[in-house]
Amino acid sequence: MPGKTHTISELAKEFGVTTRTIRFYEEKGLVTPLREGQKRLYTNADRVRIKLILRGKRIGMTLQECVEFIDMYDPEHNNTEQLHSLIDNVKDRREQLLQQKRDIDEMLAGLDEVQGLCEASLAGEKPAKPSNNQPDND
Amino acid sequence: MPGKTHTISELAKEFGVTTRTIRFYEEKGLVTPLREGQKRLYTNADRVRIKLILRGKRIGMTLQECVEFIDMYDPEHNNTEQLHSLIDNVKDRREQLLQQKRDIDEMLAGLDEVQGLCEASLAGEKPAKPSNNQPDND
DNA sequence: ATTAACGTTTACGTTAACGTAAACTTGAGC
DNA sequence: GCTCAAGTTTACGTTAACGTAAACGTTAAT
Repeated sequence: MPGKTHTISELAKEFGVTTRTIRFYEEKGLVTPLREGQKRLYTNADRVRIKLILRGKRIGMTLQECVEFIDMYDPEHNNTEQLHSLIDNVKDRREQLLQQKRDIDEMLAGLDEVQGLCEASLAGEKPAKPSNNQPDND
Repeated sequence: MPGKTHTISELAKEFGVTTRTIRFYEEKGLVTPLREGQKRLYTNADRVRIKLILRGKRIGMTLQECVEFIDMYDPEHNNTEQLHSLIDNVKDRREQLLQQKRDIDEMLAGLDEVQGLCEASLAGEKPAKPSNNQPDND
């Protein structure tokens, strides 16, 4: 029933992490693989969870935050109160993600400028004024 | 010449961090405020650096990465080799930032879906199939 | 039967990024 | 002169997220 399963080293290789990392996630309750004797067997659901965890980590979420995010997807929310609470969480998260996008866009713009200056310099320019790169107010 | 300066607690308040944090950044060489006797005096340049540090942190950069990023802006790059190296760094950073944007967009889409399900549920729906929220393959 | 490649548990070590506390100084106001 | 708020240094404590090492089981191939 669990469909195709994977060994720990298969997943480690696939995701570019160590087996220690995957076991650590299990310690923390982020994944709960099946067992075949001693050996852990990972289902596709486990794979997906690990993938979501790593995605969260890439944007700076803690493991705890990753869990909270992932848990939004499954229905532990039976009553109206929980649903509203969940909606609030969704709203907060969205704000945070949008802020992060703004941050990233600013940084990308900065990189564009740096690259432009580099290329100009390589093309043999006068070092012109450092051009007030970053915002010096607010 | 340093224009208007700021005390440590002013900056701490402005950025919503503790003074400990700001002194810690100084320990690590991320800022180097002036001194008036014992007291630290922060110039606007210091403010900007702190701002950039906190921006970096919001998207999960380590302090070290923040420094490296900020350092791209000032010309320690005199020769051609350094310029090319810098351009490479810029390229790598850009790739990483773009990946982060993709991650964020995926998460935002997830949030949209969760919110939709919540609202539908509040509007009194049949719990319909959980609708295969997350990608279950690759 | 013995490597070799994988798996397991247990446990101590490490780094980053501060928190927290103690003990001291310094300038402004009463 | 005294208090009080804000500053300082020094130092130990803490949490997250693993790394690293030891000691051991299991299967497959030589």
